[in-house]
Amino acid sequence: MTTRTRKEAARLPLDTILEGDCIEVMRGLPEASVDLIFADPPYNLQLKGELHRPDNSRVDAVDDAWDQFGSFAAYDQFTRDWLAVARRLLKPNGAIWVIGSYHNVFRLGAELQNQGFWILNDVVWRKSNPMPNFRGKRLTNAHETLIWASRDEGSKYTFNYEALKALNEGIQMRSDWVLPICTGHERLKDAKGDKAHPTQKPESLLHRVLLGTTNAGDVVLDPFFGTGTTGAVAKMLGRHFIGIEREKAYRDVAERRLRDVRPFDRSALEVTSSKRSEPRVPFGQLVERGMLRPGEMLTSPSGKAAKVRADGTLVADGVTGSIHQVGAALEGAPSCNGWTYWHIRRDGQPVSIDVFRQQIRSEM
Amino acid sequence: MTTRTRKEAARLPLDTILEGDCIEVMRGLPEASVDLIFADPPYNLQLKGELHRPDNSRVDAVDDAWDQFGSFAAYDQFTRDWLAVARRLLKPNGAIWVIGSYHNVFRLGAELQNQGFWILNDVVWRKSNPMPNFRGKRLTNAHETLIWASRDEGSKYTFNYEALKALNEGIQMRSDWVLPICTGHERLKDAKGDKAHPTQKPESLLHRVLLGTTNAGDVVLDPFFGTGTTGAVAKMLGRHFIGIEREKAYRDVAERRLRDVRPFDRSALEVTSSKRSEPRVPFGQLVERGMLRPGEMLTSPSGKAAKVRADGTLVADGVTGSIHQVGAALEGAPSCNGWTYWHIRRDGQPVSIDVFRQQIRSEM
DNA sequence: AATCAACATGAATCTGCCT
DNA sequence: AAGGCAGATTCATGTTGAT
Repeated sequence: MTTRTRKEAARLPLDTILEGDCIEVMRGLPEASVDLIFADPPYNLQLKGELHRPDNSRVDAVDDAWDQFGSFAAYDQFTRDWLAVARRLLKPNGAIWVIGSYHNVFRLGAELQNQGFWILNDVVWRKSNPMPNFRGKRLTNAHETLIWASRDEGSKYTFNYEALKALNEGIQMRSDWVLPICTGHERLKDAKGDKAHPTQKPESLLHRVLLGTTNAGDVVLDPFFGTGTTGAVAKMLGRHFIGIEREKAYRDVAERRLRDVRPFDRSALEVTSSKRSEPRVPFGQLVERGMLRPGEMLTSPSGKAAKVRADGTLVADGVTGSIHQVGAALEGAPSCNGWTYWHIRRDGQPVSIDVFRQQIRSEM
Repeated sequence: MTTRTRKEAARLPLDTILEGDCIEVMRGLPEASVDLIFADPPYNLQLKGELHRPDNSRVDAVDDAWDQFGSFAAYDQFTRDWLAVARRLLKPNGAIWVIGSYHNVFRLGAELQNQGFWILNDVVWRKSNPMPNFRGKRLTNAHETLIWASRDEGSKYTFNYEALKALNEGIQMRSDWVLPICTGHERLKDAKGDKAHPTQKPESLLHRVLLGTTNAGDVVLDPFFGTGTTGAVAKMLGRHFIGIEREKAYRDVAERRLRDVRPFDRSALEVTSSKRSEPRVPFGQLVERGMLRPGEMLTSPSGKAAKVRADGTLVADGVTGSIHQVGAALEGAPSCNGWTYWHIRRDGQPVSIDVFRQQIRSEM
């Protein structure tokens, strides 16, 4: 974190719910200050009149199409506007998640691309307990679609690959997530006992999103905060949130909800990390430290051999270079991880040279 | 079927493959004469360099000229053009299916809506055996999206509700379909033994589409015919097809394929709903769903203890890993079934975590 | 003949750091 | 900014070949 970023973050209203129209509120926030945006924009408000109007099937087909386009145009304008101001708030390496159904997600996705966001995945939330299609006229609408995109094509987005893999019992996480809809105790009720918000998202969905694509301490903005699922899970996971919500009733419910959220222990938030984040050890250190002697022979599982030289390079069959280069040359491969490729005999057994690297790392 | 429709159908080149650019060919066909269109247009993938698997083998990418577009604007223009001429061919009660990935499907869906098509469902093809994400930089791209839309909002589209319900073992068909990708004997090869087409779709997918949304005798048009999966399944199911394909090599393969297809042999074959007896439940789901809280302690019958982390791993005595790995390490055993080994206190009593797994399975 | 191990491959926007 | 280089990274399924 640079000083400038820290200063900007200090001006951010962290861990609070802001009141008002999200476009106006976002205009007042400092640019390039947010790590992640999670947005569940409305899609029924603009289109409602068109989607659910009574059966006037006598309407001329051309007019009918024009009507739809007219309402889509309004929705597109709304999408363009809030996405543009949201994008301004993202750090260069920031990312966004949006969620929608077939009513609006195609327009959302197209506009993300138009504005220069770079789609990383589309994710299907497969509902384990959806509402059936009562009239039997279509397929059960059993999923919603999320889009994960970085601010720019080249952004170095956050992706906790190993954590998500651990969450999936050691198998790479896929783009289809099976999770139940929000019901039972988790579903917030209003004073009358009715559901407080029509589209409350399950915390499990946000858990996966935030664990996978943010780090502890990151700032997460939700411009359509509703009853605050994003904020609740962010708080549990040790992330900062900023919520924006227009409706007082939703804000009130969210405030109460967030007061009761307890963050998880710090130690529970440490997550399985990638090898990539471990410090680099030059192969030459193994020679310098006397773990390997110049002149010793390394062997590969495929039966190749190479001699260690005093400067930490290898030589074999006229090829000279790093452990990786010589391995790749001998295998005729585009690349090779020399650490796992090369072995040396110790006590009669071939030992991976990676063992020595681990030893050095443990002493660092 | 009215007399007029029959006459038009008579002028249609039924059950043949037409040569040429699909937009020009479609302009020459009679309007309002087709019951269903199935379209698998180019996805406009934007691949940078080569990709290798961890074993250094090269991934055979889709780098064909027909998939290259200069910009989103160029792709949108192409989409507008072919959709408009395709729409003209549809009967008033006709419908269309399009398939795509996140690269193009948002633009496809938005343009469908712009032209007045009425989206009935978006359907997720969840691949049971997708290609993994080899570099671990994103989620496994494990699905593609289909959009099913009628020509107009008021169209009386065909939907064989009971047939699909029967296909799904008596339960209403959902909007997510688990089907394997096209491999093995079904995958067509060229003279050299390489795949004849880079993106051949599985027959099971078309089986479900045509069985569910056409009637026997209907006319199905595929403007991007490729190696003719749509035609093959249409012929099997007693539907008429019209294919349009620009590339001679694909047309030749499709012609040969279609000659060998026998109608009706196959309708009972659909093996795709191979439900696993006991679906796998990752331990992480218990955490995501709030059944266990990160930071809580698990205990074993032998008195060992471990702490739950947010990514579904455990930590105990410096050991970190899955419920199985940590259990095995603490017992000094080669393996351990963590599901029966670990317990948690609930209402003063130790409860096996397997109880929560059963609960999740009962909801699946 | 049967079993098992080894190998092949699929619509993929697939690295990061230092110089 | 571009080039060089270390070194991290895979799941399900079907086919082929060896025992």
